[in-house]
Amino acid sequence: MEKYLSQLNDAQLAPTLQKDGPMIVIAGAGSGKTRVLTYRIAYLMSQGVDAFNILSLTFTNKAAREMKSRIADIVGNSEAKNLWMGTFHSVFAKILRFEADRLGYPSNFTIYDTQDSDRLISSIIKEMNLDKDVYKYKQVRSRISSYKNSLITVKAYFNNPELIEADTAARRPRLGDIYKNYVERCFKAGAMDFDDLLLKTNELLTRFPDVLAKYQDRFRYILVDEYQDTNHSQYLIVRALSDRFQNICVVGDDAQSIYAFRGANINNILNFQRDYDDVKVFRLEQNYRSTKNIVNAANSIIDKNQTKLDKVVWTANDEGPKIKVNRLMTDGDEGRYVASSIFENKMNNQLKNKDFAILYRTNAQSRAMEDALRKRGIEYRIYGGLSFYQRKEIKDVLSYLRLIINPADEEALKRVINFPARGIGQTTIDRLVVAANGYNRSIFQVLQNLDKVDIKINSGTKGKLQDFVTMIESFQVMNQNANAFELAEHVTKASGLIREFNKDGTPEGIARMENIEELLNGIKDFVEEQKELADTTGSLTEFLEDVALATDLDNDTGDDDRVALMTIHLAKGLEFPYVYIVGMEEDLFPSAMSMNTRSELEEERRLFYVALTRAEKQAYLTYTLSRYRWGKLIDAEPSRFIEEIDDQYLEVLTPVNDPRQNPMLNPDIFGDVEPDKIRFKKPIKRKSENKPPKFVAPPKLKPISKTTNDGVNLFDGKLTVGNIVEHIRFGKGEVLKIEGQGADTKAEINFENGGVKKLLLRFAKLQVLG
DNA sequence: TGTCAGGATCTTTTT
DNA sequence: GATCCTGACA
Repeated sequence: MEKYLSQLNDAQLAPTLQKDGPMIVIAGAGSGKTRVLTYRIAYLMSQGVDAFNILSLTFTNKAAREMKSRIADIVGNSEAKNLWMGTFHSVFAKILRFEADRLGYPSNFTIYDTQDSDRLISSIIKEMNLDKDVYKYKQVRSRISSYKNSLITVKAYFNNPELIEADTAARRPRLGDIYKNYVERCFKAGAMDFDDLLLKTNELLTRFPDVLAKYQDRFRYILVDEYQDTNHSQYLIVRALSDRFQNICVVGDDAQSIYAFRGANINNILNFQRDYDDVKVFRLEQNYRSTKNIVNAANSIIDKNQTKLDKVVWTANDEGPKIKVNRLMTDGDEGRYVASSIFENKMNNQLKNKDFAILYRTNAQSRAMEDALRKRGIEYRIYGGLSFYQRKEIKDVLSYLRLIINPADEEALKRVINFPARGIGQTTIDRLVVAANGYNRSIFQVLQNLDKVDIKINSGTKGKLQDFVTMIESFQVMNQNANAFELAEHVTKASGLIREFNKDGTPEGIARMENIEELLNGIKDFVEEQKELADTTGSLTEFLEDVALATDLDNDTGDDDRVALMTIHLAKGLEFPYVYIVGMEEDLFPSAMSMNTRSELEEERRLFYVALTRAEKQAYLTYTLSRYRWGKLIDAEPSRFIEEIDDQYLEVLTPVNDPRQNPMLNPDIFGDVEPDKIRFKKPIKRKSENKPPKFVAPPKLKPISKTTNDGVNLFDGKLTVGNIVEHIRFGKGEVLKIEGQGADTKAEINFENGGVKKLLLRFAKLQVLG
């Protein structure tokens, strides 16, 4: 143990050796907090604390696994195996399965993912005959989610006039009823959504003092990583469990709190010292990860936030190169630039693909990056986005498996009852849902008792329904003996799924088949892995739980040499030598939806802080002048966050006056435009004459936004400016008016009937006049 | 009841 | 550009 402890500096050593009592470690980015957590657990064990009595809550299951294996290196595998480690969701899902009967749930309850919740909410809205334009399922889902995360149950909701009033004022007076129906339907389906895993844990701990006492006694030492991202529900669980022994250690960084949108409450970390008596406070402020340039640049950003704890992150590392800022014309150019920059860096510095990460604000941005990397022959891996387990064909297979385990699972049933097509139509399904609600039984129970139930279904359809039930029941019988892999393989064949995806022979169908095969292989691996671990049974239930709570990151072995592509949110906790942060544009980052309040903007700023502090050696920032969004090309402006970085840490690469870099200025296209005449949106502050201007706003070309709904009296055409093509439409009899100063930018409008109109544009405002 | 074309809407971010 | 929904028609 001493050998390991000697690897820590004094600041890290102090919290590591703090054995008892409440404590908080405020850990700056890259300050080695994972190391502290790991060694602290190992230290506890070396001091005689039983692994069974330690609960460690991490942000990803992957982090938990890695930490566990490092602890195993120190204290030995057999000891480390008994540690409880994982995300809030996965740890408490296990506990909930064990205690399910207390809450009236089956122990094999299904975990609904977001898509399942959305579908259920949509159908409830429909069943209640509500206007789906007023009650948008996504908004309803997010309301319900935030209620649950704040522990506002249906009962609490109806006891709270303020909430009802708020929803009524938002013209959604039936929201509470939807909530009530949703909860009832989930319960009846034996299903919990993500928020339930926390909410029901709270219910379990408050309603049953003996259960609380049991787990309090079990988890005598509790550690929580990324505490700044815990929500109220998680907060209460931690408080309840740690109440008896008060051996609670939380680690976090308020500057990296980026999950307010899912209920994370930054006050949990800001107020920790008020929640417990005699809290020991430790600070880790030395950054071991990044260069001085990166650390200082990041500090200069976070300084702009008002809400924060006092903390100064510093580093003894090298100065390092400046952060490179580059402007590109389009998102396509941005991808090509990043790909070729990675290529060059690899060549010049003998680097591997996995030394690079490309980070973005939204998943949709991955596409342009992918295309460019593929063309360059650079191997990459995308994390997040539509995960493997959310693909249609995978969810289809999983739905059959879910139904075998839990036939009450309504969403799984609705998904597969007519896929592959068996002649069971929507009308029939609707009637089944009505009957099930009427009898207060699950749909599957109704199906099993079709002849006893009062339901209008013709005999042909009844036969088809019987066949379906018989098939599922035969799977259930098989499940008693076969292992998960054998069962899954049989199900894909017997259900007709394989036939369905094989039949067209399209590339799409083939890809789906391959995915199904990959899933089957995954199940096979799972079964074999579980055989080796004695502490699990390797059941289908466990596999489905893993799948429901798995993230892409969890499946990453780290062996592949690939460039990592992911959202900044996913990158939290990770580090890469070279980091490209792309799409540094207003309305994208910061997101257009996050600029209404100061706190939202501050969260975006923390997000940028997180992004930048992922980089060890070199960070790149790129932005474009226009990019495709919603399939349309739209104008972009550089993000305010670039401006917020202190100039001295930046190197602006964009050669403003180089026509090759800026086709807007290319004389071949536009004749003899003098680059110097380009106007800037804001006056440029020049520190010295030979320093290039920091940002250049593009000539503003507002797309024509008028769209008519009748769709008849429209001209359809393309507007070309440089290599930007804007698809435009305007009505007959309407005149396209162009306003602008300067007359040296040219544009063309090409009409579909072959006509071409050449225009001169400069800072032009385009308007359609009636 | 199945299928397909056309339309509306969507994009923050995740367990 | 993708996905989900609707309505017309086989």
